[in-house]
Amino acid sequence: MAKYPHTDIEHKWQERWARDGLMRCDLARTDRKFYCLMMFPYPSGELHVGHGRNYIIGDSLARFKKMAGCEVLAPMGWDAFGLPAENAAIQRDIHPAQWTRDNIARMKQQFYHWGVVYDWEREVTSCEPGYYRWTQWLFLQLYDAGLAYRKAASVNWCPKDKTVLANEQVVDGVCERCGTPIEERHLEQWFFRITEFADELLGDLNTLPDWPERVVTMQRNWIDRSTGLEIDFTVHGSDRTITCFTTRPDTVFGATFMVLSPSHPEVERLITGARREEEFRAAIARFQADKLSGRARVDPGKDGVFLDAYADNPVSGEQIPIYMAPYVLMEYGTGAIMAVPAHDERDFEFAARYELPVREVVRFGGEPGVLPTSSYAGDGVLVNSGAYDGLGQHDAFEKIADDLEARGLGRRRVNYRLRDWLISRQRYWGAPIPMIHCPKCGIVPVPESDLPVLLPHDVDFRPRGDGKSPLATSDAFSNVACPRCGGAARRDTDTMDTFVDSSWYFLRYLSPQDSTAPFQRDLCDAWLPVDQYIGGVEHAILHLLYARFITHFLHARGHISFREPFARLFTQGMVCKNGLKMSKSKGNVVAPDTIIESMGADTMRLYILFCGPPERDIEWSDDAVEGCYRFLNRVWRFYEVHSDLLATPFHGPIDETTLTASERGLFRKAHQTIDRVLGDVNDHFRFNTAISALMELSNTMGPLAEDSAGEAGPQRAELLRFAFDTLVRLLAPMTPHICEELWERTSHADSVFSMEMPVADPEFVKNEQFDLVIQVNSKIRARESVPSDTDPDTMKAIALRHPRVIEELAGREPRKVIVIQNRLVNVVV
RNA sequence: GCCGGAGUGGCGUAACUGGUAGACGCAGCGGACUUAAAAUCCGCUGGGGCCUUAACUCCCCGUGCCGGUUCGACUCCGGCCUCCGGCACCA
Repeated sequence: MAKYPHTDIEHKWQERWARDGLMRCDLARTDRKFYCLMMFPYPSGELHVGHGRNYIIGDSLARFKKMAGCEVLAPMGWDAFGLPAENAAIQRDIHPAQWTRDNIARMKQQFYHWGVVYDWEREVTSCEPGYYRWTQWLFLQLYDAGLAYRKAASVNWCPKDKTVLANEQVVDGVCERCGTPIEERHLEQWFFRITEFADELLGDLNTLPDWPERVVTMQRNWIDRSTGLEIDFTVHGSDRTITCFTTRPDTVFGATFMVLSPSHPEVERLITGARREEEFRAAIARFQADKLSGRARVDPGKDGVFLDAYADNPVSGEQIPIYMAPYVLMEYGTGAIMAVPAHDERDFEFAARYELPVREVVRFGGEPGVLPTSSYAGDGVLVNSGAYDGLGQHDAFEKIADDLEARGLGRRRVNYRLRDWLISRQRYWGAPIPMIHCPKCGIVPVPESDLPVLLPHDVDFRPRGDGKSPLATSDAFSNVACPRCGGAARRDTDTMDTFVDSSWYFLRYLSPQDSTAPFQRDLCDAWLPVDQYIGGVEHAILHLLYARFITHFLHARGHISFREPFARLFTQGMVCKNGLKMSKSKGNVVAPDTIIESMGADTMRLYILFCGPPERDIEWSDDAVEGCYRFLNRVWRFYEVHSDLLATPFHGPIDETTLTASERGLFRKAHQTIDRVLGDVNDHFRFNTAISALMELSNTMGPLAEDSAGEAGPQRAELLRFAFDTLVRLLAPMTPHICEELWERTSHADSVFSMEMPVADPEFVKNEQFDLVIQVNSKIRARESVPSDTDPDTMKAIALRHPRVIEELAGREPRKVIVIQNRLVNVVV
């Protein structure tokens, strides 16, 4: 039999949706607003079906919400700055701007052919001056608030390519491209002080119940707050102090040595002029080399050096040796630790290696014994701790902290694993940092009225040898008059990390063309937080944390009145083929165009939604795609075969009493399907089960329509029409083209998306009869069809008089009879 | 190591608040239609008792493993095993 003409149908409706502006949003209608946001893509070229999942889920949800009567805002844009454009451009010898533009055009075309529709009047492209001018504005805001600052930071440097590499480009300590071992270089870099918001960002995770648990957990671990005490130790025989951070001040009497990070400033002071200076410097070089080799974890017991110096413990008064070892990181805490080998595994390893004393100071359960654990168990009692002996761990923590604070030798502190956000990039294809370096005035921000700082087009954008941005080669760009003194000055030639671009784009969609402000407060307050954000779990930490940070910041500055940008988050699973994530580099991509040509975009959409729960990874199967195509063809054929019946005008409510038994079955099935589909999609995001419900409805319709006319009730045609309408409307958000066409062909004038979803009548969501399961001792012994809502007593009576039950009982009295309405009776003997 | 998530037929998966395990789909088998094939339609399809009378309206077993709670457990509790993901010297 012939297949339905999917190509013609899809072209027709894609054109019509574009012409009529199907997803055009009226921002004034805020009473039932629904902001449906999909993470905007990096325009990297061709999209494959793996990418498509995000947009297909989003488009279907947007259409469902539209049919639920919501005013849906579904915008799309392009995260268009970034390294791949630069690399591709270098390879192909075209300008990144051109490459990006071409890709955007191609990808837009793909969305169009998938029937994925957006309000394109709100399109946002982060590499356009009209957008990045406001990214620069954001930078100035942060600078003004003291949250953008400059500091020397180490960067990965490839001595052969003579360029700075991103962390992702360093694999096992060597340059990804040429295999040369990378070096560490110190450059002045711009940072955003995200740590200022660490507490807030952590705490507010509790206000996001509709985020996936795993994403919340990942962010929590990433920020990782710990409370403790900074304790000042004196370098013995000097007036210098070394401050250590500890979460376990209660173990201070167990500190039998101190360890400094090799980059701790005190190390330099201790070794300069020391007897073993050369040896110490050689060790530092060795640690450095190890670090750069990219090993994830250095065995704490592996390496360390005694610095021939001692520190005075301010609590016990004891003198302890000072070591330096690479297992202590400069980036966390103070870069120095008091080592308590009895209660910390790493310190224990180190002590074992260098034969340092291990002294138990917290005893659990009264039994003496070495307990190398870093956990703060909370139920131990102090021993070997002078005046603090006998105190519980928790009390000891507080008492020691109080005493040290009183003596000015300690401070309670909160530390985070989260670091400030390094946003400088020595790259061409990004938003220029709007700062000016003046020999007289120092660092001067570009006045807001001078924005945007335009990215010059005619620059040799290949990476340069000196660790500076390619923009530094352009004198026209970098030479500028100082805004403060008017003297000759130079622009900052670095560009911003692309995560800055994407940290605020969801605000811009509401006023994408506005040249007077980055966003409009009233519109943002009305439309945000985003009602549903959809994207890949790979953004669980960076993008989602940065976007939250920037939103918190804008709130703190009074620009908007909400702190959290995304009320609900959904992270869809990956699409795999042959067990691997679908990707160009693995050569296992399925091109959507081929499928669309042979079976249509609706088939592709249906398969993507049907093949499994959307949050889970799925394995692509060509065979299963055909199954979806078969289903759509069956729906189409139903229309073709019964077009005469379906042409019958629909006169409103169906009177169930005029229906035959099998007709009532279909009637109720239709109501049940409405209930299930809308519930599955709205409450659980479960398109897969929604589709199987629709398949069941279709399977029920088929046989009934085949029945000979003699058995049909007077409302047979209307019933079929009702069932078919229901099927088409519920299916429409997922397979929009075929449903629009069927809707039109069954004499409906307007688009199916101008309709509201049908409403299930609770009365008919129930079946007339149900299979009463009769159990004896919890084993099924019989079934009997009885009317729904039969009262428990009757159910019990039916069960007890059933021959099978009588046989099983063999004259015994039941000990207990359990009755569950509309389900089962269990006779226990 | 820590933190999350997941283990159900040949496969993708489903099962409401603890109540008929396997819906829906794929693959497979049998049949109808056809000169034939494809397509389509109909039926069967977890394992075993059971190709040594028959049994598809019978019985037993079965949701990673072991145990527990319960009239009843894929679902709850305790203890494991495996796989996937994130973080990984965080003091």
